[in-house]
Amino acid sequence: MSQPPPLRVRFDDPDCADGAVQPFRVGDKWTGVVLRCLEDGAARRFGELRAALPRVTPKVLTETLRSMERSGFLTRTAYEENPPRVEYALTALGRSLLGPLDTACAWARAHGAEIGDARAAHADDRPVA
Amino acid sequence: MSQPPPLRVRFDDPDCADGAVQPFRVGDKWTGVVLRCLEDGAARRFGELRAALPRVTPKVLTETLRSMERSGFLTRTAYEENPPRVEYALTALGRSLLGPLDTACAWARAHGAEIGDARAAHADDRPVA
DNA sequence: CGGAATCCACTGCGATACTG
DNA sequence: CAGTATCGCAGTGGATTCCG
Repeated sequence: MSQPPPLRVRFDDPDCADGAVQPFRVGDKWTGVVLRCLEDGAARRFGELRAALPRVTPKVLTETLRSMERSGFLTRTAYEENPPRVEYALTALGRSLLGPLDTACAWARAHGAEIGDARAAHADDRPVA
Repeated sequence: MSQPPPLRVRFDDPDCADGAVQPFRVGDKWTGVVLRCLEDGAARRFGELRAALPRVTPKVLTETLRSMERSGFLTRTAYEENPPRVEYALTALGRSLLGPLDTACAWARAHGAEIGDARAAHADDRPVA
């Protein structure tokens, strides 16, 4: 496991109705991994992303990419050729997410075992009362 | 809006089957806000948390607290009195989450408007093809 | 006071199959 | 190649009601 685990991070604000901010949510299940696939700044084709993420079905990958595009995290460029070619690349906004993502991944790597232990310890808790 | 928006952050690893790591997931909808309520290290009673989080129903608050307890983020202390009293307080592990949470919140505050703009701009996109 | 029990709606997301 | 169309389930989390 030399690769850092492909950790997922979500940023959402479910609570904005209390404040004045717009509902705000970023990060579906595969957003983080897609971000990592594109982190070097190079454009990648749909098929390359599929190959890199074999466990993501094309439907879900498309949904993820479209959602990230709508939020301004990446650009989608379709070349009108045959066979078709579509390329995805991070925007500056998308790249700005890599920092927080790394922070979260570092935390998870540092404390993941501890959490696992805690959960294991509580596994044989009888409902106390 | 002097208060920072109570941002939610999730850390999950949906992709662990690829690697050698245990499935790992942290952060349901209200975990972040509960963490913030307890960030000063003081213990708080169930009712205090309820009052601070009026939009969370008691059922969901209980679920959140139990889940955080199982993961080792906080301790639950029940005093056998009448009327009953139960106090929740962060553990060191729970406190260690505050850093990444702050990082994420800072990012969200810095770029939230940008995301909103991008989404608004894409709102009147006709499905291109 | 601090929950538990029950019911239910939504939607994320996976499987499968088909297409310009 | 780069998707779309359909289906369906399981998990989240909200509303409501009741309990020791």
